[in-house]
Amino acid sequence: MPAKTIPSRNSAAVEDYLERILELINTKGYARVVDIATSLAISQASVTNMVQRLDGEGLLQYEKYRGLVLTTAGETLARNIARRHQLLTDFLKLLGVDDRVIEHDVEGMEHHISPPTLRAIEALTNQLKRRPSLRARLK
Amino acid sequence: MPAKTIPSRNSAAVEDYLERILELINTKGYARVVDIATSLAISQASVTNMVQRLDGEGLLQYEKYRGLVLTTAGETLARNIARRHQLLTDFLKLLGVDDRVIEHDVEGMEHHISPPTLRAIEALTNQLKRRPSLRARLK
DNA sequence: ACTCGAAATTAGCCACGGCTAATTTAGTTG
DNA sequence: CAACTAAATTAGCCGTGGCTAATTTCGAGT
Ligand SMILES: [Mn+2]
Ligand SMILES: [Mn+2]
Ligand SMILES: [Mn+2]
Ligand SMILES: [Mn+2]
Repeated sequence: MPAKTIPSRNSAAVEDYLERILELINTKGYARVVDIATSLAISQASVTNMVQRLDGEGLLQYEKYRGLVLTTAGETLARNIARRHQLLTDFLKLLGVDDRVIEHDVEGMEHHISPPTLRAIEALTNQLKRRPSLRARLK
Repeated sequence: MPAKTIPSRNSAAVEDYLERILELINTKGYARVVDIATSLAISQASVTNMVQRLDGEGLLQYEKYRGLVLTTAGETLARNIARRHQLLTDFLKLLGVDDRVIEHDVEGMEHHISPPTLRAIEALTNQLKRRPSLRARLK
């Protein structure tokens, strides 16, 4: 039985990279450094650096000048953050918040939603979807 | 008319310091370096450093070895973050999230709530307070 | 096979916000 | 008023996650 790896919280930056990489793979079929950089509006150099770090952490496999694939661990984390992003977006949308504001706020909030909070907001969002009368009361 | 100062977003760290300083002043009447350090669970050295930075940014007035007071700008920011903290806490409480989880998540989320999102969650929270039937549906 | 431009990497820099260890200050106490 | 202690400060360090500039690699196209 190998020594247990330390839990070690993932940073917001790591989550943002993984989320975007998964999104690129899902839409374009692959995620190159230049695509990630453009999509996150940061420099290619910064992306190269982070991608090498994520490789070292076992969240993706990277071959220099070639390309990358998410590992199972990396994809799990990516799907997880994507889920939080989607839920918060749906929730704020139901509250009538402007799309630009939603995008901005969700990008920050998504990194601080633990599973119980996720479930609670999820339940509330589902109720809200079924109660247009209540939604109307919020404007 | 003087040149407009750059908006320059306040960091989560700055907001946490200001929030805690205001809280200490409200409860103890003053906020010493040692109190802030204990309360935020960081070293006194780190607090000294930040307090001097906040002084330089005009958010508080600090006299070495003496003490500090929030400026009007600093107190405004402190009240603002405190308000976001309180609202999120009330909101998640209504959803039945565990207190420990609330404390943890709110401490992170509060820094990413812009005014429109604040208002939307506020409206929703008020509706929730008046509709125990809906609240019951969430458990 | 060579050349050329885009993509990627490296090197070196920076601000932020933490830390420990060593030192200084101020207030209390004998 | 001297000594002691708690509080505060300074000095020096570190990891994270950005940046630019310079260099290297790759893949087309001729
Ligand atoms: Mn994000
Ligand atoms: Mn996101
Ligand atoms: Mn906080
Ligand atoms: Mn707070």
